[in-house]
Amino acid sequence: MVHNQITLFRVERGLSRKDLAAAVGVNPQTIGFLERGTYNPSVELALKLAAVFGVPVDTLFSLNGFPSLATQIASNANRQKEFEDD
Amino acid sequence: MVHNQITLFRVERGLSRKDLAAAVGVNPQTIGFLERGTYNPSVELALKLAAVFGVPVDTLFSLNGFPSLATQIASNANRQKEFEDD
DNA sequence: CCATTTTATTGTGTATACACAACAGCTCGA
DNA sequence: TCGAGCTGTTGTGTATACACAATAAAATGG
Repeated sequence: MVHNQITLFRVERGLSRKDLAAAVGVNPQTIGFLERGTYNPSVELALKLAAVFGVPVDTLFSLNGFPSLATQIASNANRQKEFEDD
Repeated sequence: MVHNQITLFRVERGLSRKDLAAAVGVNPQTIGFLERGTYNPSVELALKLAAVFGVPVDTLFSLNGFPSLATQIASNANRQKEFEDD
């Protein structure tokens, strides 16, 4: 079983399923099936979705599930200083 | 069309297709089809393959193809100092 | 309150990702 | 030289990821 955070990223961007579907070239229902975990998408579709949100595929999809948003954000905050080198 | 570097990572690890297939739970022929680009794998299989090699999915699969190994390694060398913070 | 949008579900059809089997060519070590 | 392992291909079968249509429920905004 593969978990994903599509709904999270889509809602944060203020996109409807129809919007996201258009952005990656699939039907709106397909997005629904993906978000509910009914479909295990192709890596091509996964790459397109990740590209829309500007994140790596591994940020959108995971084999083991994702920790809470709070945990994800907090743990990432510990790496903030690395970005300051850019 | 989705490009991948499966052959590159597999050969570098000294794995046969049979070995890699066993590691991710598919048939050896499936690995062959993936390496030749005949199959567009599921994101679940992509995640398993990436996990075997210890790299992100985006390192193994790409929508736009990969630059030469020389380019990949050289451009990564420019980021070496970021790792020294760990 | 009504109208529009968004979402959920169900159905049908098609393309393809897989499994599995078979075989042929290649490489390499004994 | 032979045999074993790796690879490439071809074929058949099945499950499922998609497209598309229809409908209904829910949410949202006027």
